Amino acid sequence: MDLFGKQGFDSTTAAEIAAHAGVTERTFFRHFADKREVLFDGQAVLLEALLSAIDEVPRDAPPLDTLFRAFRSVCPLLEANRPFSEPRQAVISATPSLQERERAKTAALAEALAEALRALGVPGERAAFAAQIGMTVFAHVTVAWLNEASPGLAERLDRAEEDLRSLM
Amino acid sequence: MDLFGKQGFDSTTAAEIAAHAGVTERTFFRHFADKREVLFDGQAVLLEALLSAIDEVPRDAPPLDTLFRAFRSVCPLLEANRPFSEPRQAVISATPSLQERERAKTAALAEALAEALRALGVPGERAAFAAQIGMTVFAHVTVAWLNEASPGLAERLDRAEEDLRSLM
DNA sequence: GTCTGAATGTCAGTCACTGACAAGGGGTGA
DNA sequence: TCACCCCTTGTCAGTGACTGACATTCAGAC
Repeated sequence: MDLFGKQGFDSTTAAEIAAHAGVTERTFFRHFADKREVLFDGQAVLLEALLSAIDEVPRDAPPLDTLFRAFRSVCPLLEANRPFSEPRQAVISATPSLQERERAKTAALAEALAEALRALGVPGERAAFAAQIGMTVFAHVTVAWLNEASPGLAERLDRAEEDLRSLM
Repeated sequence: MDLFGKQGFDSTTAAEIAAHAGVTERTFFRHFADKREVLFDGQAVLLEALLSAIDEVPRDAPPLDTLFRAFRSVCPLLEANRPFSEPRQAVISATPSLQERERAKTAALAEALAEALRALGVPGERAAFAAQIGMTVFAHVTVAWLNEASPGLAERLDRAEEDLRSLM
């Protein structure tokens, strides 16, 4: 983040990052599949939190409700992480290739949520659809919240859920 | 497509593509911003079609309705393009970096749709949200249709619209 | 104390991509 | 008809991301 903040992501070489961390470039690439990946590590934690939150939801809830409850339950986690995620998001917003990667991560998360819904008995195709819609809302809300801290995530989620209904 | 089909996208070098087309590698990169971009050219046509379709919709329709009407109106175009888009999608599905790019293109399209909605008087934030939801549905439908030609795109769109309502 | 496996370093190589400059080729105006 | 110009392409050299192969180190098991 030091380097990215100073000179931007693209003009920071992998060798510089490695040197800054006191290792070889080769070692850097053994820890991260590629240069961009260095900014997408927390994802695993978020995924775990969401999956275990889904297990807490009553099994007969409609799929989108299930997802929204899970989203709401990870809000505190995200709020606590804001000091890290805000500068990180600034770098991502300034770098198209990182936005590309972020979308890929979001899509992977949606895929995992779909799988979790299937495990709850939601038919496959429907699960994928619900997960994609839910993830779209969640991503939209999160980005808006990173740009503007208040209102908080939970309230924004509530509003988005209403918006979704009112769109049609 | 010849080369990608034979040896896959990743193990096809830009030099090979260029040679196959009878030009220099340098010339190739003057026509395409990067190697992946060679598979994402038609996008502009689709965008134009969608934008002009949006203009045909009565201005007081709810935003998502507007988008769905536009989507429906480009179905014939996409159906006609299937012979090209099907093998193309096969290559994309086999190559993670291309899926990343495809999602970026989808996001760009959503951004353009949001702008079109704003031009119709939909407030900014709401326009972005509607465009993202609409685009998610459209992308989901299109991918499913590319995997399985029947039912056709239009019918799948109708079903997806119902599914969306029933999810909540 | 030795042995072993995992993490790291070293080195050479491939390939995507870029900037700078030169060379052709067709259309335009004198 | 010819000089001129602009646009496209070719050539070349260079940077930087990433990879495979091999050597090395080092902490812990025995």
